[in-house]
Amino acid sequence: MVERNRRGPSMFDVARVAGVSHQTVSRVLNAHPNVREATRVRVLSAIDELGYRPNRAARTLVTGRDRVLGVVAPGSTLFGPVSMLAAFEEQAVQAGFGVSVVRIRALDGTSVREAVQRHLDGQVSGIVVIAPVAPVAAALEELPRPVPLVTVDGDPDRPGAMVTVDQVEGGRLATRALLAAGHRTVWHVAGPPDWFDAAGRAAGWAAELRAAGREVPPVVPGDWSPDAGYRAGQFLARMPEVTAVFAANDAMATGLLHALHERGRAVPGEVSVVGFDDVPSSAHLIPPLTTMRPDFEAVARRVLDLFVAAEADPGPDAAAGAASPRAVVPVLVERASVAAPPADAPAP
Amino acid sequence: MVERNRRGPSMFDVARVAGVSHQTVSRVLNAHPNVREATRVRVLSAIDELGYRPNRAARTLVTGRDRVLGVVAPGSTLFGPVSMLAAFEEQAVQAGFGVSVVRIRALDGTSVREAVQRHLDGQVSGIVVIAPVAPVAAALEELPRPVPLVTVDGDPDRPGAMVTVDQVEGGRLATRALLAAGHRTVWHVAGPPDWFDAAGRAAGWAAELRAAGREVPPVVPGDWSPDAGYRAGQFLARMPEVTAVFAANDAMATGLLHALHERGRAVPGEVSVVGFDDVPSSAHLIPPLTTMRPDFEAVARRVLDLFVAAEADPGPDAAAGAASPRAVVPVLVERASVAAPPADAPAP
DNA sequence: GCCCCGGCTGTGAGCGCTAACAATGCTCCG
DNA sequence: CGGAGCATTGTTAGCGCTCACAGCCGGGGC
Repeated sequence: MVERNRRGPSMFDVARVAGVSHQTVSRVLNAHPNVREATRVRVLSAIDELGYRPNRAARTLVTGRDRVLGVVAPGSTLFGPVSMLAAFEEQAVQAGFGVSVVRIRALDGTSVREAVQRHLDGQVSGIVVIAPVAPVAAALEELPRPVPLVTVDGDPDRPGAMVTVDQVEGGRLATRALLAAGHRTVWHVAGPPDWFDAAGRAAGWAAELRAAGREVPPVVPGDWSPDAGYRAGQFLARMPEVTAVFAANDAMATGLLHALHERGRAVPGEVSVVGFDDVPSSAHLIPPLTTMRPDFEAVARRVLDLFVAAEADPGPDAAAGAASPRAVVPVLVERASVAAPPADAPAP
Repeated sequence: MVERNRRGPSMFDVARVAGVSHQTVSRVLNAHPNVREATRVRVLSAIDELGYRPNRAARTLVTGRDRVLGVVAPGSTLFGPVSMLAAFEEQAVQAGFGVSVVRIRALDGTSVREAVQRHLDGQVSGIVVIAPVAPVAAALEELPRPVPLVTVDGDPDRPGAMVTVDQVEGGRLATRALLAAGHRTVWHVAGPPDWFDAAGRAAGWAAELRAAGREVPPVVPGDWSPDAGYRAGQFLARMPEVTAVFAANDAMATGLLHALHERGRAVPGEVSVVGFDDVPSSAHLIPPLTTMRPDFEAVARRVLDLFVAAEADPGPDAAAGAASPRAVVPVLVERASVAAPPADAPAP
């Protein structure tokens, strides 16, 4: 049943019942030190008796700040951003913050600015922006910033508070695993070039190849989608010299596996494949996919650490986060999609 | 740079600049009818000039209601709940609502009640609970409910405002597709029995079988995970009479495909498979998976319609939603995992 | 010509809370 | 034994907004 027009008890009601002033109630609620234990108990039991709940709007009005973190996230259901968001929402609530979410469909500056402004209007204590592409990251630079703002999955080259998965190192590790299996070189099916994640993984791949003195094949373009991986697979399957492929995410790896299978290229017998993300189904692809597992929870925790620190030290450099590293290195999950190249592998 | 202690301009500042009273500013902001056009323009330009933004906390304090919808969602990253949440977040923002999210790790009554209370403290205008299991749905019954509350993916047998995917019909359609291909009967790898979604899909499967006068094989238990599907597949692969399987979700279907492949059972040559969810990778599994696609966006839209209606009509029955149907029927996506049973299929 | 009425605008109060300061009662020290 | 000094509590003043109620003005009915 919906009850209207009935407001719950206020601080004054509690004060009356406890026989103290409203201010003392406020002190008890905010864990102010100078309250006698006996008084505290009396207030607490009055609160309990009345079922009193503090009015957050009133508190926000006077303090000018709500204990809420605003999140701006892309509207897509891509595994990375979604997992990031989920991990953050859970961690934030555990840390006692509310979480307000604005999903933006278009990843452009205008949408981001609007979303941030929206959060600011709500007097949030801090803002998190999942900023996987340049226009989003750039829009944040010019914004007025009355509260700490932390970027996730943003531009690793930009200054400012940011936490992300170490894409470059992830790319290197993936490539290294393939090289270690004995392959001469490794091909790469990349994500969309305007995504920092994609660029980082590709950079790591190329760097590792160069460090090992290997030839760096041309990048096969993709867009994160299984379809793109499938198309890439159709292309790569025709080239007998291709024995190892690093796909920038598991979705594309899935499509890749599909195409390779269709064209009769055995995995891992003829071609080895490594993905990125460790999506739940990757252990049961055919064959089970070796992949990189990012620790979204660790990233989320680190983001929250920045806000907690910013709360404690309200200096202008709050949430700059020079202390803890900005990037969390993903780990390799070895499964059945990697093996030594076939003995008769043709030279390129 | 973080600026502190500086509050933005208030309604009074705007009023002064526009040469009117603060109340007139308020009227302009709230689209009150009785404001002369010239005045309106003057106020608007003052707002613009000062970069004024209304203080939401102040408004919430006096009205007792914030234009925010609170969502309680399971902490998992299962495709269904996550997609539901994503769709809802996007729709809500488009409808002008803020969205506050609390993810609960444990799907029990206590967690739900806490989460709902949290939202209530924030003066939300409405609450959405993704309540996929009985304890969650039950906890909602006993709750004080000063605002409209809509359940998503909840108990179809419970009264009250609810919107969900039509799981029963989905189960029937999936089963029917397999029967139509010529199979004698269809096996079912179910989700966890305490999930309404799982129960509904299983019920639809059994109902369709019975309606067609077919034998109803025992349910193969599962828990939504690819691993469970894999185990089910290992079991089913040993039984030559199994020619058609309906997996309660695509993740389990993925594991099922894996096990069937390992055991040398050809799909769809020997065994046909239908999944549920249409996850992005399902088009590129081996073979591409025939599956049921739920329309999360439609569900989200319907939920929002209920809140919009409740806003307009603040009667006690608001958001009861007797008008529009509670369930959105999923559609069959036909791919390569279904074919006629082998000619020599043994009788059970 | 007077009054009533409706369109438009202003005034005052108060939503529930915290911050700043004032007031009280003690303890402790010289 | 007086007062500094501290712990504890109360008082007052807003935070920025909406709601209820007044006021003012011009036009139309009689």
